[in-house]
Amino acid sequence: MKEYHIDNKFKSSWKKKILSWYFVNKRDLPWRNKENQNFYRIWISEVMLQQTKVTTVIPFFKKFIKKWPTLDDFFNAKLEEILKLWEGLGYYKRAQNLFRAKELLRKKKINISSHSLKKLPGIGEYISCSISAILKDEACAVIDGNIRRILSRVFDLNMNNKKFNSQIKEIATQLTPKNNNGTYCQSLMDLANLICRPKNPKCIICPISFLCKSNGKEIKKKKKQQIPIKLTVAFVVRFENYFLIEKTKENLLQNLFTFPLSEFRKVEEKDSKDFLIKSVSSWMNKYDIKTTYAYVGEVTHKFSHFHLKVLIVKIILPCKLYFNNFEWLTLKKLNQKPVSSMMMKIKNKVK
DNA sequence: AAGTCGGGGTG
DNA sequence: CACCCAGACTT
Repeated sequence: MKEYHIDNKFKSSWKKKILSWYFVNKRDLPWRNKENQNFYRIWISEVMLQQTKVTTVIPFFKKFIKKWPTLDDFFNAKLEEILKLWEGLGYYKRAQNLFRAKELLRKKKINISSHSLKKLPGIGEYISCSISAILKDEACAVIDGNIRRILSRVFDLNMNNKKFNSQIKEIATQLTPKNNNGTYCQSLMDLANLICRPKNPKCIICPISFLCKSNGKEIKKKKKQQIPIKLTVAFVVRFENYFLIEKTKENLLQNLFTFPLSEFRKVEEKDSKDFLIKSVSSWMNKYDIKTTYAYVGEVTHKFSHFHLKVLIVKIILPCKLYFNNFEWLTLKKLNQKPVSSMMMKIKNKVK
């Protein structure tokens, strides 16, 4: 049972206006060079662009393509090299999924279709359709945050409605053109970025404003939940020129290198000093460290679902104790390892 | 359906 | 400060 039926007149007007707008206003992006637009480059760009702004991605994309110009080159990449290039970009699972996916592709080629691509790790509903549309003009409904925003404005949809996702899917499917879907979906991306922006949309110069039900009206958002603030202690343990470093095993920042951290915990502001003292003494007891420590300062870091306040403690050891699961690295060696932005902040604070 | 995964730019 | 970004994956 269709809730929406979009007539042919709307469809043809919609497509015509959007494509002609794109012809004039399209952005010049590094992964859009027609002459070398291929699966590999589109794939890397789409993965990098996940939850990440175009302006952030561009330098990372260029660096990536310079290091591994083709898929064949990328086949030789090590996970740690990919993570090193990825450092600072965030959502590091993406780098690991790229690694897993290219290992699969190295063994077995797959054809480019939304159905096949979805089997690769890190490629889901959106990216599989996007790649297949751009490279093969497959007429699949490409739906991302941009397109979702445009359609919810044009059809005045309520994001809090339980049926929101199915409504979007239905509308997007009907609007997907049989031909030129690749150009069409990229047009929508640019329109969303340049005109139909999240805040202050430029409805005055929008080519499809005459088709839009909610001219510039604010989109109703789900009510935000409080983001918790957690506390941890970072242990900068030094012996001569060596620092005690571990490789993260948690899901968060997995496989990146870090100073040892205490458990993350929600702590009232007034209890933070208490938390520091207890965490430090318990950690030093665990590893049987008898020396004194110095409080260096703190850095704060934002993750998507909580904020972290890192209390930094410096410990200088008179001899190289053995620690399970840790390794001793000079600063020079450490700089060659992949680390998170949080780790960079801590490093800079210690210097 | 909700939670987990980064981090920086913007209003 | 809050909000957002070319989402995927797990539970």
